[in-house]
Amino acid sequence: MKTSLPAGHLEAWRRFYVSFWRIYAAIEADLAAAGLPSLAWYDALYELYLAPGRHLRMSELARCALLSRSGLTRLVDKLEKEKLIERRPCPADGRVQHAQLTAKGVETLRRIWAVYRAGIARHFAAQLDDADAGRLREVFGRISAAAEKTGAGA
Amino acid sequence: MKTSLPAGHLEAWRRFYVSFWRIYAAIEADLAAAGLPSLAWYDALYELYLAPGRHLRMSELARCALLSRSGLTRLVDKLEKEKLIERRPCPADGRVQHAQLTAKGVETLRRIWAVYRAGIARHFAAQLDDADAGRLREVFGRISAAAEKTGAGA
DNA sequence: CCATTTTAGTTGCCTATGCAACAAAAATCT
DNA sequence: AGATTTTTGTTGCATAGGCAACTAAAATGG
Repeated sequence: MKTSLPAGHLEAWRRFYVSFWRIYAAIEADLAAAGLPSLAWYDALYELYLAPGRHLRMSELARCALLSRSGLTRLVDKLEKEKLIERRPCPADGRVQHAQLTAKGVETLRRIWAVYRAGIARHFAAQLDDADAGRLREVFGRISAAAEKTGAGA
Repeated sequence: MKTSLPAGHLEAWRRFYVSFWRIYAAIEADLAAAGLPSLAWYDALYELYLAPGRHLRMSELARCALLSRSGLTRLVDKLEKEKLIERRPCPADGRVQHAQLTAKGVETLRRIWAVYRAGIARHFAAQLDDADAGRLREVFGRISAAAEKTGAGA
């Protein structure tokens, strides 16, 4: 395990950290200005959208959406109240609840995505050429894979 | 203003986003495990540490520490209760309060930094060679400068 | 110089989210 | 099978942080 931290790497971290928060705040502001739900809702809806049958168990969804299980329970409560998803008990396992994306959920996902996409383009992608993007994919692919092994986050 | 979003750029965003949250969660977990305050406290103390005279006005600190003014007021309340900083009214402007870092604040900053530094090294820098770090500095320097202009975040 | 507007910081109220404790169901062990 | 342990989701309580309304002080303008 490498523990040294050269100055150049540290500076890379500072800029990465600041950039993230700025972009994140800008995109959240875009969504709020458009009267749309936050990225947390998007992340959850999107993971369901990707899942086979458009449903996942609560704990799977928590893991994908980078939330604690209790945090996910609360988020699902709100999504369900808005009829963007439905809770469905699992016939095979009485402990398990499935979150099932609804048609309205898909519709909302699309509306969020229109704004989110524009935000990514404007606040992030606009500063990158193709080579930059390729290198970021490569580097962050490595980092997120390593973080997953470490058990960090999701 | 570029509004297109090629698939490669989008994938770069996804990995960037996921990596950030995973590293962030891992470092916060390291700090909590060591019984230390969160990164938000570190960020505020560090900005004061960098400032000439180790003090800043509240609104400056809010901007640097990526917080709203009200959020900063609350954070400063806690830091002051722990005697890591002091509030000092500005003699030249009765509206202004300065947050002044104390010796205990510097000491705490150092203790947080020991763990934070190790976290950056382990969860982020360990995956990067020098060329990667250089490219990330360059790219995120560009991005955070652009985000600053857009008024995004701080 | 007083009235208005602007600025700086604080406070009330709200939402988001985590941890620890819990309940229910399943898995495991004997 | 019955008892214990593990897993899954939910809930109580706590903290963090934002927005809008507020107060005090300074700047502006008549």
